[in-house]
Amino acid sequence: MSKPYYITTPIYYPSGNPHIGHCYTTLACDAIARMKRMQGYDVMFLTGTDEHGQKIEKKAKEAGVEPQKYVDDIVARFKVLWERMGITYDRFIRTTDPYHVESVQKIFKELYDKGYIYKGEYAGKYCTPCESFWTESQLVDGKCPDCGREVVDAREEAYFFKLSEFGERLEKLLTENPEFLQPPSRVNEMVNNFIKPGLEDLCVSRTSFKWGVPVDFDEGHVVYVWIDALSNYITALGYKNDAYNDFEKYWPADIHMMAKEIVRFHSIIWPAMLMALDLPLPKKVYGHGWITFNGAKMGKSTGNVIDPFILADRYGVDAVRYHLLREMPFGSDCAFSNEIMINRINSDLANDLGNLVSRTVAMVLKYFDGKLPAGRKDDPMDNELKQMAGEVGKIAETAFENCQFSFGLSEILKVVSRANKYIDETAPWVLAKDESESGRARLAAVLYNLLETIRIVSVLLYPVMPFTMPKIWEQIGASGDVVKWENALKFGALGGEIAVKKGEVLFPRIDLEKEIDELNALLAAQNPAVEKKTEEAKQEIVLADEITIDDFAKVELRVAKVLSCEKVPKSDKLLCLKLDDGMGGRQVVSGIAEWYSAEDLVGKKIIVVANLKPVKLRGVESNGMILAADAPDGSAKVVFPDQDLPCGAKIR
RNA sequence: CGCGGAGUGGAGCAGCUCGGUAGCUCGUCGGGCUCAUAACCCGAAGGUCGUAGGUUCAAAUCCUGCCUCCGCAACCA
Repeated sequence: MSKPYYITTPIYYPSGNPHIGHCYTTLACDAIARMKRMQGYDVMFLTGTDEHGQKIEKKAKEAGVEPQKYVDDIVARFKVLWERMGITYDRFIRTTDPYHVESVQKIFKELYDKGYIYKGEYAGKYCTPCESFWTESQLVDGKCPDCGREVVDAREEAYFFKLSEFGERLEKLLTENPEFLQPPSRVNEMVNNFIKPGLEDLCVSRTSFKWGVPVDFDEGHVVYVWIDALSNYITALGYKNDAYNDFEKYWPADIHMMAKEIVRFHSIIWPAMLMALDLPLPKKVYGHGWITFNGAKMGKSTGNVIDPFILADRYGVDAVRYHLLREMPFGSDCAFSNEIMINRINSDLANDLGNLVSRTVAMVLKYFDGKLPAGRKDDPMDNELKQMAGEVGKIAETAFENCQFSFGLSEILKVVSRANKYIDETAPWVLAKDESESGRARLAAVLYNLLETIRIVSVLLYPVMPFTMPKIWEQIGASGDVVKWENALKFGALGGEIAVKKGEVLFPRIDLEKEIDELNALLAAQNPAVEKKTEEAKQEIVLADEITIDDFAKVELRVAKVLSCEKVPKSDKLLCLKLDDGMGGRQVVSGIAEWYSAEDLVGKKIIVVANLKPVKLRGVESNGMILAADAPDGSAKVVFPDQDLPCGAKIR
């Protein structure tokens, strides 16, 4: 009976196409899953999609299709990407799968029956046209983030999960089990920011949208994201359903892998849910960093997505897999650019690894006609290489197990470098001139040590580069047991006579300048598409509801002159303006400090909404609002009227 | 004083827990080799380790103040 190993990615939200960030998480899991399988574990690698919620409902409506159809299409794209990236997931869960829905209902009911879920009232901001509730912090400009219209205070009946009861136990879990949440720096973040200030009960149902798992004992309610999404890790194993039957076998999970922004849900809400259900907790939650691009988080919202398909087509799947895992340091963010990636591929994979294989195989072919004999003569100068190659397996194994891919891969590449150096030290082309038996045996030993080193590193690299490593094995005549993981932990497994074969170039060198030019051309070719997108966006602009002239008359717009202007203390975006409004002056606070300074504005005339209800912003009173327009770059441009207009002039 | 991270040769980073010769990758320059994917190997130049103090025989490393940058939170009436 082999030991079980359960590893999960988060379930992704299919509101848009998968991007390279999704790839990273999933690749990391795939590498671990592949290694664990090689080690003989019975691996369950789960991934999937979180398909419910208001946002999907809305996107589907915009696209004019049923939500199910909408998510089906995107889920298909996720699956194509995983296929392309060589992801070997064992199970793919969709929260719309009937068995999952059934389980979620049962879990919800159980928590309710146990008293962990109770009915209460949810108070928030409500956008009537969108039929959506928003929290204060979700609002954009105090308005609905989706449609930009006004929101009103509203309440709705909702179910709550008693998260507040678990604070103490969660704090203990996080602080007393350093292994649970990795990397450790996240522990302080969670404890200081969320647990210590006190956990609030969590709203776990909604009545404002329909696209979700219905609460089966209270019509009109659907289960809100937390219980629906997080429970996938157990429903996918058959918890409270009959679709699968391996909950006992695989739970608790060995590791939940994810990007850092959702660590909070997995290290607080999810354990609390499991505690409430009396289930064992996962062994490890790992929050990796982000792939950043020009300092911004990689993602669809920033528009700087690097298409994983294009990368895979241009550089090869294995190169992309290697680069992502090599470049992301343990627990930190990593910067992505095509240049960094190409340099990495060239130096590590083409120059060091690929070339090592190429030159070694070439020498066996040239000096031994492709068949390396068993008779070999060792020399003390071989020891360092042999020792490094013999020890790297354990180092890499430990590193990968702890998600330190970058470290593990760099250790493996050190051995590759050492092997290249070894070729220089031993100079086989000099040894080849010695035709004596001992000379031949010495040359054979040198080439054997190289082949053996290549065998070890290629086995260790297999979980990361599963397509290319078998090609190496074919070239160096390794197959069967010698490419098993356990045999990568020791030097000398390759036996007897070894037959090598010249193969294709494993990692072609990329001409950096040429490649960058081509990428630019590619981007230029995509530009029309980008323009088209902005056009589409223009069509998507939703105008606010029609108003009458009377409504407009309610808004009192006046010309005013900026007398003075200073930044509101402790704020990033707020400017406090003193205005001459022709009515005795007033003070207005405006969120334009990022784009305007005092000298840009003092003395200028602007337009102010004069009859807006006063509010305090950052403790400073604001009587009105300056008119400004959104620029395409995201900044705001103040509207300047004709400078000859007198202060106080009414605009109509 | 909202929470947290970071400031180390041209670039990107390690080292800091547990003080004692400042290290790696890329780039630059010089040399070597010819088995190899214009690759590989060796050497050199280049750093007052953000800043000002303190502790110590000794500080990149420990302590204090300050500056700068980046996330998150707040903030765009």
